[in-house]
Amino acid sequence: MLSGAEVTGVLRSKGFKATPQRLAIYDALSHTTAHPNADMLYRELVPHYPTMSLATVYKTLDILCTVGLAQELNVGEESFRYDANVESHPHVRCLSCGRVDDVPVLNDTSLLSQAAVSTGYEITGRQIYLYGICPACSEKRKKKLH
Amino acid sequence: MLSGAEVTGVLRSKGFKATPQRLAIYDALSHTTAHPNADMLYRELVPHYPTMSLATVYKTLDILCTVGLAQELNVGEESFRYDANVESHPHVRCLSCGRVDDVPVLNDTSLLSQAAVSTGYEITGRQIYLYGICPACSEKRKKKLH
DNA sequence: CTTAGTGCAAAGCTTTTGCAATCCC
DNA sequence: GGGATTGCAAAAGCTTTGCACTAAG
Repeated sequence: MLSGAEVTGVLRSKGFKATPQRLAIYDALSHTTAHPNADMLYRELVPHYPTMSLATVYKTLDILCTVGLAQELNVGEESFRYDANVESHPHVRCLSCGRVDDVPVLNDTSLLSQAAVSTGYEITGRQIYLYGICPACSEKRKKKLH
Repeated sequence: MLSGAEVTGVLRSKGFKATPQRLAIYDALSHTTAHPNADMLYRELVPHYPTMSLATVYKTLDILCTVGLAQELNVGEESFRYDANVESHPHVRCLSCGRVDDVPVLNDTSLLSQAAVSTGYEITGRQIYLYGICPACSEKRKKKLH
């Protein structure tokens, strides 16, 4: 999680202006673990930034991904989600409530090299998505059964 | 890849009718390695089934996934892709030409159990997407440099 | 025959774009 | 001041839905 000054520096170094909207969007994204999509971020920010527009959120998320301050997730939903943690790490989505959580790093170091050999691709990135039932939903189901 | 009779059996056993459109869509999907999206399938089928509609393709793909005859992929594009191979296997997409290929099974057996322990989720499924440059695009790039 | 399915067109969603007003630097 | 950015509204692309007609079983 970078400070406002650091984010400003990264944006400017890549030729982008550091606007209040962009800083606010990065700030919101870096302070949540909910892996929000554009609309979730918009609704969280509007109360504090009444003139914020959804289009600006989309444009900013695009820029944040471009400059390496965020990554885009595709958890199998209609919309993209975003994560300010740009390290490659697996994500897990609850098929019951839809929440998305991080999965601590797993030792999949050999994955890329194995895939490169078997497919002939130059592998440059990866995304691992797991699906299941989160502890809270699991608990709810058990209670229902009693 | 199942025969028409087998597909008919699966559909009926789950309470769905086996229409010519559904069999044709499964047949097309099971005979390609392109991991097509709904529109790609539609354009492939229309010449042979002039009355085929895109809406039917969407509805059928939904049913095929429901009855376990196909799986939906989310490779980071605007649209969903589909695969008649329902075994869990990684996919790789070329960032240059967009093609999507299968990756032969990698030994990630410990992945699910590791994730279950660290997150508390009951893990039921996984998707692994890799990104890179396919051999053909890689070759093109080299030629350009000469 | 009865009920599910097809196909068309319209609607719904997410995301992108055009453009005048505004703000950053 | 000049050029990038915002924010609105409209457009675009993928997917779903309503409904009359048709076909499967």
